[in-house]
Amino acid sequence: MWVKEADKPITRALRERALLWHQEQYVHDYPFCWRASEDPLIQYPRESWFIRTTNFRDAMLENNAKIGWLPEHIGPGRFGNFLESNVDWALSRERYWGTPLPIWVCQATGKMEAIDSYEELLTKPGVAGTDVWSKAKAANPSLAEDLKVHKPYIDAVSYDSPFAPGARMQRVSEVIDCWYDSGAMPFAQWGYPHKGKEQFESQFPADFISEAIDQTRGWFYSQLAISTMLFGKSPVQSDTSSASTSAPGKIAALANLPATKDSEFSVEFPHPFKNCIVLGLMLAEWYESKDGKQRFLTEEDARSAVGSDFVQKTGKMSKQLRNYRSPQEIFDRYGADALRWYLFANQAPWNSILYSERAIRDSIPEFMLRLWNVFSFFTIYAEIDGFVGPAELQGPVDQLLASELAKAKSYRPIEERSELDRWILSELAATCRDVVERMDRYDSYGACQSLNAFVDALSNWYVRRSRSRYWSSDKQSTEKIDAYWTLYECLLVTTKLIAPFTPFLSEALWQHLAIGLPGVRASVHLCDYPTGDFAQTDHTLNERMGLLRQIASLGRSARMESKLKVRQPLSRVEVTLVDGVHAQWLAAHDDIVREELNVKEIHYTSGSSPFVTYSVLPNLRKLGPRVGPLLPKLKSSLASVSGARLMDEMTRNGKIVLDIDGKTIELDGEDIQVRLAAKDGWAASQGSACVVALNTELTPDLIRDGIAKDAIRLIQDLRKRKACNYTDRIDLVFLVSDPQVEEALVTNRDFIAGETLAQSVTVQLESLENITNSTSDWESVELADSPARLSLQVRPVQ
RNA sequence: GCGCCCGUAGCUCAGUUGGUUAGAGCGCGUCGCUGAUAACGACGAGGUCCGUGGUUCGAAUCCACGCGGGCGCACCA
Repeated sequence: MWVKEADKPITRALRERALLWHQEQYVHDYPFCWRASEDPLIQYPRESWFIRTTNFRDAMLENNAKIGWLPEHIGPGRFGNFLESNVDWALSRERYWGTPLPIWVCQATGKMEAIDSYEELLTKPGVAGTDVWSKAKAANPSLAEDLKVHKPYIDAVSYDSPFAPGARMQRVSEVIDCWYDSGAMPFAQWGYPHKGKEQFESQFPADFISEAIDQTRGWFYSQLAISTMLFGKSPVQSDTSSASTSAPGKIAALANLPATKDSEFSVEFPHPFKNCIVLGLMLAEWYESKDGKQRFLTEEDARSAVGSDFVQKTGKMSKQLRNYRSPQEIFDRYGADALRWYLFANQAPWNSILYSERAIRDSIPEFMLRLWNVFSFFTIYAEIDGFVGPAELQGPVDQLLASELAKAKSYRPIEERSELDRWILSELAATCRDVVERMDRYDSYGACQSLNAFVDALSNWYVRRSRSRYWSSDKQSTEKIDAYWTLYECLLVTTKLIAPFTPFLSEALWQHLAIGLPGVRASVHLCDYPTGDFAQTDHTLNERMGLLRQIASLGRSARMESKLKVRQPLSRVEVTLVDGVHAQWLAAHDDIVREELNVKEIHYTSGSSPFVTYSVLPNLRKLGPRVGPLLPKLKSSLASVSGARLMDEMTRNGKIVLDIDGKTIELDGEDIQVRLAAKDGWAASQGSACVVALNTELTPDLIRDGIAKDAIRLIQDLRKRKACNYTDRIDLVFLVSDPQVEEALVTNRDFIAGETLAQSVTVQLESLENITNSTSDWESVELADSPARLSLQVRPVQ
């Protein structure tokens, strides 16, 4: 009778014998066959071979304590707990495929022998049965030689028993748990100890391994267990050491051999890996109709099939449900790098991560596409200007280090280049150091954040602020050549930096930037990893440029709030700094901010200013330990006095004296923090380091300049729509009805022509009717809210 | 049942030894830029940091309990 059908007869029998005390249904988890999921499994005891790992528990714990686990809690936590409650390793499997257990049993006495190798087996007296293999091999010569130690051939090999005359030794039927094979990887990969001794000893233990958390009891344990048993300290002596040849229970003392038996090689803990990065599990994201009957991989598919009648689901990936997109499709559609970057750059690796098509796709623009855009900007203008970079060099190159590039004739030392160039190279060097440092700590997530911040700085500040240099007409100007060399070097080093993260993008960039040069390394993956030794990190410059970026950002925010578009020039910006230490430098570099914010003038102050209010706050981190419970009162006491007065007191006396509950408390400069806030009524924005206030008054001059800028934008837009080449020269004719517009265009004629590569700019004043009713195919545009017409003719190339 | 981990914006996630106004990307909204352009930028809305209690001058962060989820608990790789 099938076991599952026995429940009823058993119950009945118990009841008949009056032994049934209580009967109920109890819902619980139950194992089912992982292949035929309808088949319930039953468990019952079988005889089995074990390794007495419990003898090594303390050694394994000691070894474990030396391993660098990421995240740290795995070591003492999940893995440590597992080791503490270690039970003997059930080694044997009753299967066909697997490494045969090398134990031969005497058919008469049941005594056993472990055989070291196939060679040893062949030396045994009266060995027989090897012909099964040789016949099979003769019949099928393509059989791999290794198979001779496997089933069924090995099972045919027997020999004379040393325990009983006339008896034969026959192999046991079991194979070894394949986790044993996995755990033997550090040794078996070199064939150690039979061969590969040198390779093994030079590479053992591994710096790090990585797998997901489900391997705690798998690969992580099997490696640690086997390695500790081989190279660990001597085990606790087992009280059953004589059990090695007793058949009942089959508790073989495979592990009772002295730990260093055949090995003169010994190592300190930890081994066989020094660090282990434990990854989270990958979860699926899919969409289901509300009745649960239909499944979709994208929101779009779900919507087009069932309207809004669906729900988003996340959970385990399942082959049966097929609730994930095939990796091959992801590779084909978005590239393997998109998936890699998504996995690296989106969270700490030990968290579980959603394998989400949408999330993978969305991770592309911020980093990879932005970097590619910078590269494409570089190539467009380098080609126009004929910048060849390292192709200038005479003779072969190697991996294009700064020291090699420096030999090019037009390459100038970094110190001689502009501040912006020195800044981005300083940021690049800092990024190299940061990435290396983070990778040394196995912090790939932090490394990616660092890379992302650099590419952002490169794209949204360096290239943006350098554009005029690339566009200038003097192809050989030092500034322009410097700009190309700087950007080239940034791209080159970034290419090397991203190689481990996005290897295909990296290689594609390398092929464009470097390949073709004589002697150059054929792949970026053959280059050394950048350490940032080509430049100093200038922390002061980085800080100052950061401040400049913040001022620009606050200025844009203030414009936004006052609804003043950046194209409308303004006369003046007031910047009030919390700390005046960089004021002079900022003032000397205000051309960048003037252009960025489109203002004529910038004024920096760090003292009192009509645009801001000050507040003085306690430095909690410093004062907390000192004043403790008085802190709340100190806080409100500071808040009740005007910030300006407190600051005066601080400048006059170098300290602020407060009376709290009859106690006198002195605060020095370190004990307080000054905060600025923009006063109401100004077009101003506040940040952590400064307040930026705009003068919003528009003079006729400013309005005219604004109109000219509008006109330039319209022309550039038209150039693009007419598919002009970047270098095409054009002729322009404006028909306008508003005299103010006419004046603005005429006054700024040279400016407009220069910005748009126009050879001529003609402006005609017409009646409004003529403009509105004109049947010409000229472009209809609007300038200063008044209709106008624009004609753009491309000049033939001469 | 036992153990470990997680719970922060609509979504996916950061958040250093407890410290002042909790951040990013995406999505959404508004606007800008326009010689990188089927690209890019800025700004904004949106948060009882799962809950309750505790420690502390101060808790997203530390402790306890609870709730929800994930994983493991030895022959499934």
